[in-house]
Amino acid sequence: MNYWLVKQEPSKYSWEQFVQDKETYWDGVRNYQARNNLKIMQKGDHVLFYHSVVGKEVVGVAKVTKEAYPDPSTDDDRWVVVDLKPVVAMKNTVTLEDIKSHPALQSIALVKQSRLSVSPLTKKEIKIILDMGNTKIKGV
DNA sequence: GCCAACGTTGGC
DNA sequence: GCCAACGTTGGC
Repeated sequence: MNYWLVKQEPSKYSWEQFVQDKETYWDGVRNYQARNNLKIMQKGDHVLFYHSVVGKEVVGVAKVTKEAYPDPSTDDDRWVVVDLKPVVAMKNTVTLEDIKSHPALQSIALVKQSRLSVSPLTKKEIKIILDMGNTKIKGV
């Protein structure tokens, strides 16, 4: 079981929209490193949903419901998507500032590599973020 | 809105 | 294969 963090600008696709949709395929990834992360996601993996640019905070938790398959939004076969569905909204959102101020979260990609849109988290890291958000999910 | 950081492209 | 030029992302 792995843990991830995905980023999206709420003006493009917000958590609220995601919840309304009930399920979505995570398309538009055009970066090899992010793509490679998508490819190793497994069904049932938990994924934090982060709002970039506007808000700059972790807003909810999603779950992988379908592993990587070719991106239906392009003919280019280099790119893949996964299916995600919302699990729970964060009770308290966790801002970038909160994350940056926590000593154990200094090395996560969100901080060090702010442009990477799909990045891995360790169990310890996701636990800290969930704790800060006063949110609990099964198995973490 | 600016700009630094990063990835990609293309000329050589 | 190097590297300058360019485009994009995202924090500020």
